Amino acid sequence: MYRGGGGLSMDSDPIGSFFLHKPIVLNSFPEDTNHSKWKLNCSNNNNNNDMDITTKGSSSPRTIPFQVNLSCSSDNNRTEMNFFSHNKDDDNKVVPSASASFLPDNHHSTTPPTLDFKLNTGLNLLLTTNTSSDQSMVDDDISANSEDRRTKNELAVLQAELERMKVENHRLKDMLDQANTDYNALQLHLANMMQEQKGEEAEEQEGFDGKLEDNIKQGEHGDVLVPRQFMDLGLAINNADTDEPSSSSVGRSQDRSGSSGNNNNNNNNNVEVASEELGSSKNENVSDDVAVYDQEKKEHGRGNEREDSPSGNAFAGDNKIPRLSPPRNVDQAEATMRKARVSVRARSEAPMISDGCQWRKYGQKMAKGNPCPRAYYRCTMAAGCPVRKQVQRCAEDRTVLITTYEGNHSHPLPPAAMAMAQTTSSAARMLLSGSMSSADSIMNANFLTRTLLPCSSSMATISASAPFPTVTLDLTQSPNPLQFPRPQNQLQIPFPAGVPQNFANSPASLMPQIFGQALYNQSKFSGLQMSSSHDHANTSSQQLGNHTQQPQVPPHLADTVSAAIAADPNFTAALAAAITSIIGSGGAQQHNNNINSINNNNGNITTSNNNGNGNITSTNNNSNGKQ
DNA sequence: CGGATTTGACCCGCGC
DNA sequence: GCGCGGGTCAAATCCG
Repeated sequence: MYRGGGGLSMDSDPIGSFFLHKPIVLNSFPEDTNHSKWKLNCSNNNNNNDMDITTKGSSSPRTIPFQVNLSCSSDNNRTEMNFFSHNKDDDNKVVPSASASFLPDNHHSTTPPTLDFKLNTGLNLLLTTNTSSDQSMVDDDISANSEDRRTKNELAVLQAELERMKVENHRLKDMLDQANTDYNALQLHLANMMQEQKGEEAEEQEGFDGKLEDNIKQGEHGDVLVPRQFMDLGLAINNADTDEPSSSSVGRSQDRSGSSGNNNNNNNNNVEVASEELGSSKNENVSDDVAVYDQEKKEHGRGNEREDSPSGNAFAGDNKIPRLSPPRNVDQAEATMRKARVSVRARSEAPMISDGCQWRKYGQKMAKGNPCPRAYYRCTMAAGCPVRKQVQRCAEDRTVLITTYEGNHSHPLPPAAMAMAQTTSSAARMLLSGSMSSADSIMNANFLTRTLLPCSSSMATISASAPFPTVTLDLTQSPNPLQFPRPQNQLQIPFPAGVPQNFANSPASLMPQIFGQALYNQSKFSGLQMSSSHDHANTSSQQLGNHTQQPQVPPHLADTVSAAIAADPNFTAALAAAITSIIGSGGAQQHNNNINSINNNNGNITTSNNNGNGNITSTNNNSNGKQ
């Protein structure tokens, strides 16, 4: 029992019991079992250091060491404590068996109950009742001790606050996780519903293919016939615009799985099976990823040879949807657009960056100009997902891992994968939808009004030498931008680190115009070089790996682009998440050193280095629409 | 034993 | 037509 305190003070133990050291007048005596609660009043009329509790009318205060259940409830300014039984053998000690009610008079009453537990009993024991009379009876040591105690309690206050913040943070995280879970579930549910609906409508309109085809060409039924994609990688810009021939993205591999016996994951990919049943050239608006793969298949000319044995039950499943004839006027430029790729350059010692998706390696080859082999991966998170990626180390800097994504996920993505997928999706759309439109003038005007914004450290490089349009998100950071030579045929544009999260539904949908504008403007800049040469030998591996020595775009264009991109918070949020996910991967610790803070308050990503992170390189093939 | 990986073969487009 | 390079397949192999 603590006896040295001058003012009201208490000793507490971890379980929350404490001893009061001031006289307290009880409204009822402990023996009065009819009262479940005692109302205790502080009275400082006692000069001894023992805590005294007296009943009203009692002239003999009695020292009461008692324990208090500190998990007391706090109702407004009223704090109640449950007293534990202490020692019944001592005549001098009252053994309260009921709770005591304290009526705090002021000050710390607003402290949350959880804080009351440690710091505020409602009695203002520490500070508010430390009267001069109390101080007069204590010596300096005791005062110092009290001061120290006060400091400790203040520290405890802060700790309690911190604890409360942690709890709140945890609660918010839980809420966020729950929201993500619900979101994914809803997406899945929506996809199922839409597929069912589409199946029904397809049956109803089975005899009106021709009419439907025309409608599809006009984009009137795109929302009905096109299965929802949860992550588009640049190829689902507009359903009306993606009236492209499409067949099974996995048809080539999975429809053959019956014979191969190795790939047996095409059970629920009925859409693709159905598409092949009607011929690869009769598929339309199935999904953009399917279209991508179909296009790829056509480009490689392998589908006709190897898809000669489609399963005979193309329409057996309940999700089987009769394929519709595609428009025959799909030009090669559009085909090129479907081949759009998004490459991510990141420093990582790990063989592959963790992007949240599940991948299966299906091939590895040595690419020309790079001693490091290129690995080919296929997304295995869902049967039939056509997304593929290539992983290869940069020839110049082995620590740089180049991951190139292609295709669209045909399935909901976990939150961990959402970041990268959204980033690549947005980047791909940014590249693919680069056609000049009426929005350019608007965007241009907006850009020019913001050209004074600070130039971002990031870079955008546009090239005309790639067989496929490729956007590279360069997340590596080089102290010297010219450390690695850049091809002369690439245009480098300072670019903010960020990618629109949802191009279709956000101002970031204008990003394609941004890139287009960049392409357009580059012709206006003297000293800029836009090579139209198509060096097929200079393939993606080199393009993705050598983003150096590119002519610099004048700062005003750079800032223009920067400002436009930074205008969309989703853009930066997406890339921030992507960067975070990459950093979270095994060998990307270096990014932690380079990216100190990601500030999304105003749509900008703040990095610690002005040279470098978040380069966005775009390689666009303008001359070859057939690859 | 099933899934993932490896790796040689194959196909295709393109350039010469 | 041939060679080159990219991309993919699929049997063999590895691995948990």
